Amino acid sequence: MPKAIYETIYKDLKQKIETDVFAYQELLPSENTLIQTYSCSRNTVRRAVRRLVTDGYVQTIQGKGVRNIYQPITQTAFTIGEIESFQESAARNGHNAVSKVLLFTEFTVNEKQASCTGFPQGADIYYIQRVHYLDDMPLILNHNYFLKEAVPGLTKEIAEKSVYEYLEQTLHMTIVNSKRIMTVEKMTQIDEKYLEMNASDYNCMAVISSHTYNSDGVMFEYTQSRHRPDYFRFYDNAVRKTL
Amino acid sequence: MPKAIYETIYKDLKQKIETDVFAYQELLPSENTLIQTYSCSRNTVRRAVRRLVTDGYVQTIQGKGVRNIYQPITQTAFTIGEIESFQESAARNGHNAVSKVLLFTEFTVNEKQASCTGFPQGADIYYIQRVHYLDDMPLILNHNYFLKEAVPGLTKEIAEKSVYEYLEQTLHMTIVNSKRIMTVEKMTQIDEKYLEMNASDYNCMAVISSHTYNSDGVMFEYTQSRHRPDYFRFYDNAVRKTL
DNA sequence: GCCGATTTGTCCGTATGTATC
DNA sequence: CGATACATACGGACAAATCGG
Repeated sequence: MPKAIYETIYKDLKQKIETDVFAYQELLPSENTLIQTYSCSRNTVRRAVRRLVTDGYVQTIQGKGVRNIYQPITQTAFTIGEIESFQESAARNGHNAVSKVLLFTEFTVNEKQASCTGFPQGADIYYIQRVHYLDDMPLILNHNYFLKEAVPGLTKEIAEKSVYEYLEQTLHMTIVNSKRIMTVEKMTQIDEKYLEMNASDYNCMAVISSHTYNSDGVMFEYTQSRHRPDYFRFYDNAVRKTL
Repeated sequence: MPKAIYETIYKDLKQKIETDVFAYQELLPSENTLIQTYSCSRNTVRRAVRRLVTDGYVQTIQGKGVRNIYQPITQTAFTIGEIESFQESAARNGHNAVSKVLLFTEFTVNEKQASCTGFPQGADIYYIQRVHYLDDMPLILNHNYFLKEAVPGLTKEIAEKSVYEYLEQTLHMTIVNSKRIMTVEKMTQIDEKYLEMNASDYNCMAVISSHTYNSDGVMFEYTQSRHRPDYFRFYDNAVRKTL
């Protein structure tokens, strides 16, 4: 699959920023210069720069230039922030990820579950409980609900590895969109047990609830991820919208 | 200040989606149609649609069209998610916001504070502690650190109202960028006291630490916002990056 | 399975506006 | 004021995906 031009430019600039080819607070080469170095149109370099802005790597200043505001993250911790699976995220950070399936079952959505998960009443669902370990430490307790119709043939064996790999590689599904809500909730006995926590210490969890859509516009997944509070970090970059 | 064309198109489409002019899961008019209705170029409508995608309002599907995937948020709670002040956010949700200043002081950054806040050592700083009330309920305890050099003339009176209004209206500063990290931390006695909580109930807080940059590329603010866990909600929409 | 029409994705070139220096 | 830089907008070309006949 040949990559798009703007994407190679984006990656090249990103890599140069990360490796200090451009210093912090320094201005990047101007658009006109970039047009020449990459032999492409202005729109294409602007598109690459736009992604660096949303990544929080640079800021553009009309009349001046594009300033590098990237600073590497010092504390190494488990990071979430984009659409990527636990396995992907762990591999990216050079850690060893293991998932253990606690429960693998199916059911039909009733009225109460419909309002809670967002699935239509009567839909057939796979329900999976999993614990995700990072370097032998239990970090996340996941409650996954997959729409059976959209994710046929899901098994416990697949859940042990990576559901998303199955979705993308085998079912050729494209994940597009994920609406997430983050809250803080009381720790339950289940949390305590499987994450090996003690509620007399922290008695809360960081909870991320997400509704995920595929390219058919189907909301095929609802997941509640319950994170150990002491290892939880969520990075975000907010930009004044001028995209 | 005359608005940009793509922005008026964006707002018009957004409003039409919110008011059910386009039904959930329905396809919006094609780009060619939108070009005619708004009498503009293709790039301009594409730019408007791009923002709707990042907002999680629609998803684009090559060869098919643009699908409405907007569903209104049912639970009414305090929402954070973009760069906006507490006052703005409250007003947007139709609530009454009040801020109370607990502490207003100045100091010079020492080595330890430098690594914690990200300000350079020796910088002069305003340090403000505030409690934000929403409809008479204390929700957020804020620790604000403002770079004195970039925010001259800040007073306790301004902090009682809205610092951001002062920055934008009086100092004509433009806020561009805010890098945020969300964590869950133990509740302190200060939290307990000023947010009228009881640590025997929830003993944790949702904490958002943010580094905010202005259009001069200066990191002029470091803030730690400590949120009551029972009223905390953070909305986010993650998109497979093809912007 | 193929073909053509439709629709979004990528890319180019150009012109004009606006902010900075 | 002029030169430089990014912001907005236009128009056109071709690629890639979808869908109906």
